[in-house]
Amino acid sequence: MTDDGTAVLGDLVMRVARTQRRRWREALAPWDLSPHQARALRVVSERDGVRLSDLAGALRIAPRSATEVADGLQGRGLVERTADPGDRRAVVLTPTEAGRRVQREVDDARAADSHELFARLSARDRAELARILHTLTD
Amino acid sequence: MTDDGTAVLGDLVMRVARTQRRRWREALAPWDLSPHQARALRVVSERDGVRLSDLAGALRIAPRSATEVADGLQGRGLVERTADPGDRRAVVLTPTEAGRRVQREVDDARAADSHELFARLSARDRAELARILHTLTD
DNA sequence: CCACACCGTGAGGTAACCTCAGTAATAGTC
DNA sequence: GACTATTACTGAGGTTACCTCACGGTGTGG
Repeated sequence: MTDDGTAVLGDLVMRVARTQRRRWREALAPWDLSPHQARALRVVSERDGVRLSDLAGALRIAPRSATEVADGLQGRGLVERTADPGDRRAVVLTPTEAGRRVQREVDDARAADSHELFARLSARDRAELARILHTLTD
Repeated sequence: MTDDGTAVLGDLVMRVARTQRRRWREALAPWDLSPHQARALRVVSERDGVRLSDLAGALRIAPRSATEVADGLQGRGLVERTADPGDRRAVVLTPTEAGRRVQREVDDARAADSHELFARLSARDRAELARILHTLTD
């Protein structure tokens, strides 16, 4: 097992990710949302109406767990449960007006935070980083 | 809020980190260790004897939670609790022979996995990535 | 028209955290 | 040396975010 530095690379990625996650959680505090709920709200807002099972798929969690995330968002008045007109078994999650607003605010906050975090990189390095990470995730 | 691509960058980092975490968890399966336990074992082995409170600090968890991680490793026979000769309040965690062996194996597996993950990058890109991530975490 | 698959959810479980209170031991003050 | 304050671990009990299993209501292919 010769040391080619890939282990260090892995550590670095994890470390940056950890920093990012921590910062995001803090940035989210004003809205009292967990990262997970924010992610769910994002999905609901983006698609403007998602079936619970599709939400589960998008978040890569079990359908049963999507119910709980939906409960949380509904409890905060950010989404509504409505019956799917095409399939009466299904429940469709729709963003409320408040949900849409919060989603926009959170999105802006996240963008601002990312901007701040990556500000110490030159534009050139940011492009390089994006390119390299991209080849890693195709 | 002009789009300078930093939000996408953040997403990319998180995505790579997620992939890595998933792979690591899978790589760890043969030893029936959680990522967290593996991390703790690593700390214990590296420093060859850690006080519980120091372990908590290293893992960034509450002291009480370090007790639980220690329980888990001790239950698997990977570490031992011994009294600190210098401070009889303290408990020192020491790797057992099995613990040392498992630590080495896990470390190798992790290195192999990192190697595999980053193999699709050229040596040049790996160096670039390391450099860029480094400026992000100094 | 009916066996079968699929939708969301109640019940109940697990893992990994947490806080708080208690016990034992050390450290600082007089 | 005696007292108080602080620190080290841990038992008790709570939270969060997952999970599986089972169930009742609903669509669907043969």
